[in-house]
Amino acid sequence: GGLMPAVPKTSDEEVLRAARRLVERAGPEALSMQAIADAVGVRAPSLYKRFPDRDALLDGVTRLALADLAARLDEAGRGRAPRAAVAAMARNFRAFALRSPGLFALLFAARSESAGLLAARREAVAPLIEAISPLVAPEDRLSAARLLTAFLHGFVSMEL
Amino acid sequence: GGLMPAVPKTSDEEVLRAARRLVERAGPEALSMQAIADAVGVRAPSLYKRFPDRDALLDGVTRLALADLAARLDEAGRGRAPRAAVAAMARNFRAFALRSPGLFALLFAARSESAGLLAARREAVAPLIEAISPLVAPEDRLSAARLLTAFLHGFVSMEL
DNA sequence: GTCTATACTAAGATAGAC
DNA sequence: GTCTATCTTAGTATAGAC
Repeated sequence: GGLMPAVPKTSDEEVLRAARRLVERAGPEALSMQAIADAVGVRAPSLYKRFPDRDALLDGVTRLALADLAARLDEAGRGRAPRAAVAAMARNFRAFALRSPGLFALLFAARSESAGLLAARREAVAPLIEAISPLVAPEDRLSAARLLTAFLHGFVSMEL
Repeated sequence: GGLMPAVPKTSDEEVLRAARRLVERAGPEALSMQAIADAVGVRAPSLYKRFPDRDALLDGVTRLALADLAARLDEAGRGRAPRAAVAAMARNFRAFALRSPGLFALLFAARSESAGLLAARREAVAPLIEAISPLVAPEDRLSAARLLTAFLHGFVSMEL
């Protein structure tokens, strides 16, 4: 027996992309194993051969979202003077949230996070801290970044 | 038959209070018929004799929360000059959110709302609009109130 | 007004065949 | 690697007895 090759119907990447698309559009609650399975064309139990549980998928999507946001912020700041860089980052942050409200919700949802995720989170905000640095006193950098994030978060939340 | 009086074990008010307490502490998702029933000492199906469905209970809790917030804002503004009134309202808003994070989440959750709820929502914000009025041009009142709310919402969200 | 019993749905997850 | 089959839990909701 065993002559039939085990041909994959999907891939880890495709599963993750499908998961991301679900969260993107309908929020973290919409991420069910069944919905993902339907999207990639397999049965729900098959997903457990690729990811240990639902939380692992949620973590994976969070990582994708953080990397995406970080890239956008970084790009927005590139080659701009500090004030203009901060303004451009704010615009991009807003654009990101409006385009992907579900990812936005995921990033700001209170969840217990692994150390790796926390590091990714810090990395995503690094461009903003860097742009803010020349604008405020060294001891105010962190609170300035927090204040700006808070304002942006609130502003965008009301828009959504 | 039917000589036994149907003695109520609970009341609409107690059920609503229990529902509020659940949302207050653990957010809207924590509002289950079972949890409420446990809290007031009846079986879950009995609740449907008092409220048509879960949504009605969620609406009821929203009403309670709005009335509560409105009273606090109104009281904070009473007898204060405009700027001080706005500052006091901001402090009270923050205190409300920190004390009852679940209610805060419920108030700012995107839910389809009845006309009555929308009116209650407008009424809750009225004190803030009134306090802001002397401070900005008439045509900027609404956007000023929105901006302040957005900022407060974002700021408090980051604190939670 | 409360109860028991039940139907239904959805979801997360595992076992074992192929 | 995917499948079927199954378990478990949890939740909303209804029917009908008392």
